[in-house]
Amino acid sequence: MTNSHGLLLRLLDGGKLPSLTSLAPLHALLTTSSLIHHPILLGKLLLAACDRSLPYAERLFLSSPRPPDAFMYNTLMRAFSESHSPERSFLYFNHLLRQGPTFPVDSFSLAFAAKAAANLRCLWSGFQVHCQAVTRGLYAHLFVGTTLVSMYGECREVGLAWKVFDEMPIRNAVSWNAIINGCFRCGHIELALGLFRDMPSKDSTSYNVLLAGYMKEGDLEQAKVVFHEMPSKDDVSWSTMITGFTQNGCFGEALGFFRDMLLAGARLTEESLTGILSACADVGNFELGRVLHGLLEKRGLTRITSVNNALLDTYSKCGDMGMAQLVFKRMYEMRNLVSWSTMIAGLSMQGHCEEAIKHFEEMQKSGIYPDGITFISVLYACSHSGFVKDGNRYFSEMMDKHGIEPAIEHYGCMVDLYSRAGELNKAYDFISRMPIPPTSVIWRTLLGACSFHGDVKLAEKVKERLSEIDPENSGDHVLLSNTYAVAEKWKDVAAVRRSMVDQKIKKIPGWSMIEVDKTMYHFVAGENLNEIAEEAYEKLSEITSRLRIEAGYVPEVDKTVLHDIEEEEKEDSVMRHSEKLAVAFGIARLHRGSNVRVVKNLRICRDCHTFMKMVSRVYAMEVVVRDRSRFHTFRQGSCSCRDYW
DNA sequence: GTAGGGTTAG
Repeated sequence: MTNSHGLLLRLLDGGKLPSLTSLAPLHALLTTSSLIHHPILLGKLLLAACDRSLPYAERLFLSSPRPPDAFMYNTLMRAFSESHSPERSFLYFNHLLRQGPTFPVDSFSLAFAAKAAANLRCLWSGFQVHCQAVTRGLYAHLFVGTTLVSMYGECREVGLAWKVFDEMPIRNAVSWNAIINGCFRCGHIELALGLFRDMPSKDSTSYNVLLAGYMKEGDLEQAKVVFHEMPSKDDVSWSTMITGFTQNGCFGEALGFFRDMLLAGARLTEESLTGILSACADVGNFELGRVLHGLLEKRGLTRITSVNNALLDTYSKCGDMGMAQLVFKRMYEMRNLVSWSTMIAGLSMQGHCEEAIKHFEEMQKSGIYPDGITFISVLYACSHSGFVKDGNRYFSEMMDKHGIEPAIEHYGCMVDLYSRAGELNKAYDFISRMPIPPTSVIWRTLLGACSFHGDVKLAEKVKERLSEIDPENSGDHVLLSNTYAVAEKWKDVAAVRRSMVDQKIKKIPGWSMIEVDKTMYHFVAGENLNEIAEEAYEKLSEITSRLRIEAGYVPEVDKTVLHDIEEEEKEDSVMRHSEKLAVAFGIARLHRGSNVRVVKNLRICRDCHTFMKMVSRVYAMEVVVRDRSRFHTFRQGSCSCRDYW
């Protein structure tokens, strides 16, 4: 090999080329010097291009100065199998097969094609690869076999995974890990545990597979035991724990493990960061989210799509759409379907429904097609802004244009769409015609609307359905009782309350949370007094007086409160709502100029909504309340939901 | 000159 070859190979092999900008001159140099015809240099150039820009790599492949060899096919297939469009691997796999029987289809091609099928979760493509492996006599190849086991596991075909594994003449720890993981994914826990016990040699991945298996099962205790007892922990062990706790809704434990990870000197990876950010999004922990944002900027993790997406979601679930927009803007061409869907969901929850739909249209123009999850947000946007016609159109388009089978959540959105618009009978008909059995959530949505509109007759009918499916749910009794209250049928209200007492069904207590100086304060209506609650009550009464004078505030007596107590007491009951206490506490303790952010477990009530609007005007501050269903941003006397919620 | 298994976002 000549000197210039050696130099160029070293350049290409270095892997230190920071970007495409330094690859293009190299490409130009190879072309002008005709060295581009050298198969190894060309192959290396393609490999380097795959790591930087897949479109560039694909153009290079298609305009290749010499017919692509097996190496080039394999390189491109590998890159696509791990990309956002693994199906393109098959485009080139099929090219490869059409080259004729003498053209080499080797173990690499088969492994990459199997990997693409695994990532697509496409069993039929997987079968094709499996057949090719048999035809080409590479069925017994260790790497091909292992990838096939893993592919069948991903496709939830544990029987086939086992068949391949069982017939492998040689196995190693990697193949054992693949079959154990497949068993866990398919819910064969005992089998997985037995295999783990019996496997001849375990490496750290084996333990990580076990950790993830326990986490998926929700067996957090066993996961912790394994974690503490495993011989050595790596980055994946830590991120498995963090995301495991997050996915099981245990924010505190996730945060604890995240801290321990940093203290133990383990590397901060995109996976652990994504996991902990997602935990912040779940609980609405804005301050920690901001700290993590700072951390990821400092560590240069801003170029990773999943991290940015988790950050987007954190800002949007903490009510800071401004920051979410900023992050989204910076993402440019990194944006994928999840980024767009997160923005659409965030905007919908904030009540910026037109904006959400604009994003939806823009996403499609940029060549990204929606999936079922995107449509949940789009339908949500329509229902929360009263766009019944648009909602109907998108629902049809989802099925006809995009071929997406509606899931229960989509039916839920449609019921919500009709219900909010007051078309209760339409909603009932829609439920009756659903091709899948309606769940309690579906009926509850309609019952909520009945209560809002005081439709007693329909409410009784719906409650009957609910009693069949989910008789213990306290919320349903409350909703029925509220319906009677709105219709002023006090005897029926009392009867429902009595039956709740008889059946020992308790109301879910409402709570609200607010963060002040890095501490989360928790308020529950009517809970025993402590110092914090006293401080909140004191401030609340001061705020209420000011609102009465400056804004003409009169507590709107909640019709849902029992009718037989005195008017004054009813007022008192409304004045104890946890979100008011949290906001009052925030005003008392937060620095001037900061906004108040509250997270509540139930839906905000009408009186609290009016109260917050007035606070935002009289105190000239922004108040953000994230309730069970959406965000309310109160600014200068009005709310982002435009009173439609 | 390329590989296989484990953790990540809506």
